[in-house]
Amino acid sequence: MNQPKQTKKTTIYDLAELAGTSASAVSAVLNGNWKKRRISSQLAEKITRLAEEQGYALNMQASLLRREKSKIIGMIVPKYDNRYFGSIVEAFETMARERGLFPIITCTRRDPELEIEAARAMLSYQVEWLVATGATDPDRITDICAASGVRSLNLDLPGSRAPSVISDNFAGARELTRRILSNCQRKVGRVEPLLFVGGRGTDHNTSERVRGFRAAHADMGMTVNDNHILTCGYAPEKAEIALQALAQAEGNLTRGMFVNSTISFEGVMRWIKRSHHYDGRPPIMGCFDWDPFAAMLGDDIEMVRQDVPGMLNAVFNIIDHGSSKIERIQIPPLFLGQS
Amino acid sequence: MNQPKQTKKTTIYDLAELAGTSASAVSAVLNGNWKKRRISSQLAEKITRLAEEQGYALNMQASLLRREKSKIIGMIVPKYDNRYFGSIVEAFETMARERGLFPIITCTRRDPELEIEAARAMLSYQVEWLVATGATDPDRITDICAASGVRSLNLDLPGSRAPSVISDNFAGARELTRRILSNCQRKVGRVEPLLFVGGRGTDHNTSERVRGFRAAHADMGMTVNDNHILTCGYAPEKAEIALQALAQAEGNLTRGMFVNSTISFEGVMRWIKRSHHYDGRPPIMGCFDWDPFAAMLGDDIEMVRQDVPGMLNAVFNIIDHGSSKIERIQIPPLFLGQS
DNA sequence: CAAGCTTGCTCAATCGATGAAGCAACAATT
DNA sequence: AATTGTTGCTTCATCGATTGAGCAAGCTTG
Repeated sequence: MNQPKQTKKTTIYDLAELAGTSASAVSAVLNGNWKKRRISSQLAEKITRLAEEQGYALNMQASLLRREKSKIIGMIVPKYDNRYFGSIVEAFETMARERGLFPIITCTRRDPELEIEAARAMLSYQVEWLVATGATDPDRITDICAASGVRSLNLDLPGSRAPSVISDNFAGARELTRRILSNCQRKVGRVEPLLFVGGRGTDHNTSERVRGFRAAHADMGMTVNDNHILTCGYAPEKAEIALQALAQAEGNLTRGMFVNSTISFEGVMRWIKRSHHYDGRPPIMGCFDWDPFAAMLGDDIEMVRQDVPGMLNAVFNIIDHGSSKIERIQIPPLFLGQS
Repeated sequence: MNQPKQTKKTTIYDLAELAGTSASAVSAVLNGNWKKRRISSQLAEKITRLAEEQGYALNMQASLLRREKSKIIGMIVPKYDNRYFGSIVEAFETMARERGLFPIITCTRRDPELEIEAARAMLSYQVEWLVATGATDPDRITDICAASGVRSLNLDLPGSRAPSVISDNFAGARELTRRILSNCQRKVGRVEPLLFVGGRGTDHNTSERVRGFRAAHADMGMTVNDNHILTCGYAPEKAEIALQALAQAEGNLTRGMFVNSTISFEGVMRWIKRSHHYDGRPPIMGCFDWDPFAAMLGDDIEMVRQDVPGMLNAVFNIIDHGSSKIERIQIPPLFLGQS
């Protein structure tokens, strides 16, 4: 092989010169529409061979500049520290590639400033669509995209100015709560209201889950005390602090708990271990979100699994059909256990 | 505000016309070197205001085509289903952005074909560096990059033709093994050789860890039977099957286990629960890699935490100084427990 | 044999941003 | 008055790929 270890990259002009032909012909051959452009297959073969020999790689910047569509699709995602967002990203990449789209993904660490900055960066890269996952201010992102004529879409957390695909948080939380209460009945012999831990009271998902949580209690003729709704944020430490404070204030905590995310669950479990509050009579738990190890932490910790493939099918359905109808699609979450 | 809801994007030519000036002046103002180009601050202000009003966004493709450096840095990563790779990606993004680089990351799902395809795609996007994380064939990627004059770097799994930053797998595994054996002594009252579960026997990390595993046994005057090294792959199911097979063959499994990754650990724990093999006398476990929930699964499951910040510091140290020296940098992993 | 068609290419404009070179207007210096 | 310097711009070529338009050579048809 004759691979030049050059610094300068090979362009179609270099190949044209080597092949004794024009850049135009090279371009046509390499981007596959040489039949349309009536290039002979001999020349096509020669050019293809040369391109391979020279290790030619298309300059996407130049190509995209000329073309009308970029085929780039962007996603912003808050964190990579849990299975839920991890599987969203994996599925997104796979499904984008299946459609010949190039996915670019950025993690914004729940930082509103970074979300905006990342969205702007993606617009500069000429994304055709931007999927804002779990964004703190989805409408702001929609506006920024709209100003550049780029369509956007909310995932996980809904916005009001672009289509949104989210879990059915109300129904999911209601069923999860029902299951935890039923486990309480089965294991402790009686039911009493549960504690709700984690999430931001201001975000849509959390408030819907609180609503479902209350509804499930109401279904069984119970009401939940407001100070048993600990929407203290997602971070593990915040859950720990909130539990500690409540335990101090009330002496005894409830037997059952609804935890609003695996990341909060981490803090809850840490506090339980550290405080020895539940030693000898483990709490009856449920978590909105799934993690394989968390699921193994107790005999039957109920875990709702959000339907990531279902959600991404809905996302790409919108993208495939170009619909920008501002609707909110709610995907029922999955309960893998028996009960 | 006068935001045009146009489809066509605003360019510097549009702004130039609106401002009654030239595209060149607009460009100079918007990319910040208008002082160097002696543009008056009045004009600069006017252009800045117009750009904001019109929702102007730079066309990166055009800009990059013209400039010599792309400031894009690529990373390929196998999976998003564990904390280790998740934190690598988060740290990589953060550190890249701190340096004014634009990170693009692609998940290749441990698929060798996809790794190559992804590398090629990144070259087309003119990345300046490509970090191949946990690649199955790092040298192939190095070669592809070299053919385009792009520097590359291996992370997590080493290659022979580019600088590599990896954990000190040998020392880490030796210390982890020592700790598991010491836990055995403390809890069971005697030590016996451990079982090694997970990973691919062919990959560098696994073979180094096996070496460390054997060394720790040798340190205590023990040898490990070859059929107690179950390098059955990383997937949870594979670990389950391997354990099942060994249990069937030998009747009784060892008291202690060294598990080679959290993802294999998942399979191990699943099998332990399902088979009831260890009911009543839980195994003494250690895992090369850390997961917060997995760590809570037993009284003292030893978990080695790979030093992700340390590794990425090493990566960016190479990038910052442009060194392409082919060296293998080994970062000691962290032991957070007391022992 | 002229007119028209097909084949197999080349030419040149274009996408949007960049920056070297140049130029007009005015000020300062000799 | 002539020279030199400074300020504040504009002009234009360029990056690499794409594509409509065009053109020469050969072939077909009436």
